[in-house]
Amino acid sequence: MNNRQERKLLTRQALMNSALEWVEEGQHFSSLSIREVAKRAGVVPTAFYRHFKDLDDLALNLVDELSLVLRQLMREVRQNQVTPTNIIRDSVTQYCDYVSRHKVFFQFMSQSMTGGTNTIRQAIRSELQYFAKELVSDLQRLNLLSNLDATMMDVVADQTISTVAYSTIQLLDLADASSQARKDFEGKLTRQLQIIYIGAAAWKTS
Amino acid sequence: MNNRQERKLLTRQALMNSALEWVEEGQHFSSLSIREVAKRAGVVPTAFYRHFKDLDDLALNLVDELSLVLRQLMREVRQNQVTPTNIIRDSVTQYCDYVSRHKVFFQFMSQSMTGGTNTIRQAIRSELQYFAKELVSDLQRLNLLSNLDATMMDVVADQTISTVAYSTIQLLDLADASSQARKDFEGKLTRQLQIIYIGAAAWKTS
DNA sequence: ATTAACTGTGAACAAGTGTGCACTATAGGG
DNA sequence: CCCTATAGTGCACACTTGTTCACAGTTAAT
Repeated sequence: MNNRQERKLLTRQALMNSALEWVEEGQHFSSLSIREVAKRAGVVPTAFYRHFKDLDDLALNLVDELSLVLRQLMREVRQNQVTPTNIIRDSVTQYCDYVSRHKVFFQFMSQSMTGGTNTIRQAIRSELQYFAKELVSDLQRLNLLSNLDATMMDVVADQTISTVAYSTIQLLDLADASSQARKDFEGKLTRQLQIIYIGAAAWKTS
Repeated sequence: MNNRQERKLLTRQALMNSALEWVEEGQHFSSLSIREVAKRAGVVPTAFYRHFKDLDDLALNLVDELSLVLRQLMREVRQNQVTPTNIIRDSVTQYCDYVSRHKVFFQFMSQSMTGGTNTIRQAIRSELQYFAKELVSDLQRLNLLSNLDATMMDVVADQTISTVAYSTIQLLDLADASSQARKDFEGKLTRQLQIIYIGAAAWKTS
């Protein structure tokens, strides 16, 4: 047989995938049971304990995996960005594509952001804060919004995340709708972000 | 004894309150059971069916109650608003106070907005859309943002709701924190809304 | 080759779950 | 005063749930 650790990682992944599957079917993570997740992974309930302490533990590991997905998203969007012309519209398009391609991750994230345990909410929030920090450094790199001081930059970054996060909730309920609705959605989000950056550029610290 | 219908309404309210209690304790609505909610209401499990078809039905009725709470919030904020000076800052303060006073309602709403059934998400979304519409008519009444056309007004209203909704999630995890954190939070939200309206005022339809 | 470590098994338990059914008590109309 | 509609009861059933325990098979180190 294969390496032992590999085998272990395999059923571990099977367990985590089964949990995501549950969410993908429209169920809430908090209504998932150990027995159910074990059954879906094709393993006996007690085997679950060889990998996770409880379902909260599994959820935290899902957040870690999610973190990788988000980082890959950032990398992708940054790579395809050559010129700052239409940077917002292009980023929005790429973001929406990425969400549709990794729908279940964003479902899990938006679910757990408001409905998870304290620990999980904390974990996701710190993930989004990391995202915001990266956004600030991007803005500085591109010499944008140099009229703002540090705290105001954080405010704008947080606002960007907030707009995108809220929109994502709508997008997730729309992902298999007509492409016209998708286009309208992208247009709306683009304009909202543009408003933010117009407003931020006109900001005078007073 | 009292009127019969009154008695019925009483246990009905007890059931709904028990569900909110569950949410207030940090649990997710989807992990609530009929037996549990009946026990908390001091009633036998089967009595539940005299009032609701299932828990989804109860949740929908909670959303209806929620709608009243939101309408009262609007009324309150509008009444205390005499002059448009500092209108944003004042509204934010009042909003935050109102959320703390009705914490569990907003917990339930933010939970169910991302984690409820399709039907429930729909119900909450239409509730928020009503909110956005009211906001638009307020802006028109005050002759603000007259440079924007109808669809752009909707975009700005949606963005306002989105910023407030996302902030509420943070506020709910903060409500029993030091008043300094609360003040910082209110400052942040105020500035974010100001950015939106500065940006919207500078918008040129092109 | 032997042994120790470890992943997964299967049975078992007590507790919790949704829901059907026959019932009791009583409020309110006739 | 009687009678019916009905809010709430109590019991029953077949499941599902978390978690424990002793066990089996396999891998990796000795």
